[in-house]
Amino acid sequence: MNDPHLPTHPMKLMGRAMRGFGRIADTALRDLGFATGQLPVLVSLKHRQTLSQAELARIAQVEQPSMAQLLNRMERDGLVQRVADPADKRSRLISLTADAGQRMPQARAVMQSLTEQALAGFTPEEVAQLTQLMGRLNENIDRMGSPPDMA
Amino acid sequence: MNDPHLPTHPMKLMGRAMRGFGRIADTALRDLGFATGQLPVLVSLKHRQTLSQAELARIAQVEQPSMAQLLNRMERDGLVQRVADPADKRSRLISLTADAGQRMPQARAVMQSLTEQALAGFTPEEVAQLTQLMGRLNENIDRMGSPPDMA
DNA sequence: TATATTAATATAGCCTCCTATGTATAGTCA
DNA sequence: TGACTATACATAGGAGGCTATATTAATATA
Repeated sequence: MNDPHLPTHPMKLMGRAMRGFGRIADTALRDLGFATGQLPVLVSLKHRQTLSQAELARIAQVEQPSMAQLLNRMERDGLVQRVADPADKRSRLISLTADAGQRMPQARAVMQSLTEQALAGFTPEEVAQLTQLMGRLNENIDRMGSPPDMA
Repeated sequence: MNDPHLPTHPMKLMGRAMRGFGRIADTALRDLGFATGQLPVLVSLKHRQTLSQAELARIAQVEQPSMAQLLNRMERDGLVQRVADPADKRSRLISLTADAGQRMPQARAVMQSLTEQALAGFTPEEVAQLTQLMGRLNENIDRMGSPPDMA
């Protein structure tokens, strides 16, 4: 609308930030036996005890097949277990293994610390500002993605 | 420091935005025969005519193997061609095919439009604000990633 | 109740990134 | 010049995402 060139557009900066932060976070978490993408699952299960794959996908905001594969890897690595849901034969309930539940808090602390480092020098107002702008960006993107149903 | 919970931390919002925007952009570009990740390459080659793989990796800010594979796919799809560099037998010079060069501007226009839609409702000041905050975030992340060399 | 939907997973096939290695060619320097 | 180091790529292997399709079980409906 106003700036035809967008010299260093936000989207590109975001991509770079995500890759860089992800790389650092994964390196740090690897020593604890975890990975970045697993955190939403770990945290959710820590609170809710047991959840279905579909619910986890919704919480982590990824598609169902992405969550299925993530859980496959986590199960393979002994982080979660799946037990048949007595109430629904299609579904299996996911839960943390005791081991993962115990080591999880450390991962959370690491992520907390890394996030703080990434936001070093930001005033609380700036963090709020960033969060607010990102929220609006996401709203726009969600709108763009959903059908332009003009009923 | 101040907010121990980080209810909806910026990093998570960013990841979601990137995935959402990427999905939409890839869908739009697919009809034109392109993909999101190819744009930095396309744009760079449109300007500079010919570049090495290493240079393209630097520009796109991805690792060398990532660029190698991207170029493999692009070559496979007839978007670029690699010719031996007479001055350096290790290297091959990458250039756009005529076809890709011609269709490229449309892709650029599509991305421009999608970016504007994603930033709909943002005042120029807010866009600048976002860009500035993202820039600082990237600086922090870069610092975190590089060796903590305390000479 | 028999049938048509919807929901929960599973699988296959691709893209994009990364790390770790291997190989060949350039450059440097003793 | 011969030996080292640095550079440019290629390849292997894996994480994570996505779309498109099965498959099976639960629901809703005629």
